[in-house]
Amino acid sequence: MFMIEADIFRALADPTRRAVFERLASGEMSVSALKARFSVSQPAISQHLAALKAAGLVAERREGRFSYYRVAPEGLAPLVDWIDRYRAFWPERIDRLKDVLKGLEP
Amino acid sequence: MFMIEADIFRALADPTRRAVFERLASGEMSVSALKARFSVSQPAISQHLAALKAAGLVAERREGRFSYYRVAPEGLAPLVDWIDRYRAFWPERIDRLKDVLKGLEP
DNA sequence: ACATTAGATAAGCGGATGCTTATGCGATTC
DNA sequence: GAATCGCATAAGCATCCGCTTATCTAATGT
Repeated sequence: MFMIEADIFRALADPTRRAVFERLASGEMSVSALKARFSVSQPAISQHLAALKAAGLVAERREGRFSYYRVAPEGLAPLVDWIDRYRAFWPERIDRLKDVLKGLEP
Repeated sequence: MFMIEADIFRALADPTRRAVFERLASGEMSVSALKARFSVSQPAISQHLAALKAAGLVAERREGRFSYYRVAPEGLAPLVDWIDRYRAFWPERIDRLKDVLKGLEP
């Protein structure tokens, strides 16, 4: 199960697709609701969603003829893991992140 | 200087280029030394390095006719920032990372 | 001075990719 | 049950991308 991060990097490399993901972060959304936010066709949206879903970055929920998509944040875990492998290289950076995290439980 | 993460995502999306970056993480390397590790031509390596450099992920040091490349880990900061924007969505995940970080100072 | 070596750049090619329009399919609505 | 709606899929197309070979520059070696 190596190279899972490959699909994630590829999925997030496209600006529109990344924007779709970011949009979903603000809340679950139907395809048509998403389409209204972007200047691409509905099939384009569906294709981006399929790519994000295949990468494990979004999840789908069908309700009648509607499909609601939401971010699957755990799909970003391999990305975090990948970056984590290089944390030894930028100590001051990880310190800043550490501070942020520790702020969650003062 | 918006959309910096765009270049980073794109740079890391290609498997070979990501492998080059990972290889450099093990230490500074000349182009020819890198080339010996991969089954692509020298121009391909140079092109990957140029892309990584443009994304701020590697740095170059010229010495005579040699060019030594090394990872520029601070170049990953925008990526960390980007992911950080979504940490609220996967609390159990951030907890795990938090544990890792706290393990650094037990 | 000439040849060689390290690396970057140019040009071109084939395959991948993101978009479009057209169509198919199931669920609603009338 | 016919029309419509929401969405997915198919097919085609233009562009992008990563690769190659060829060439160029600069530095070193003989």
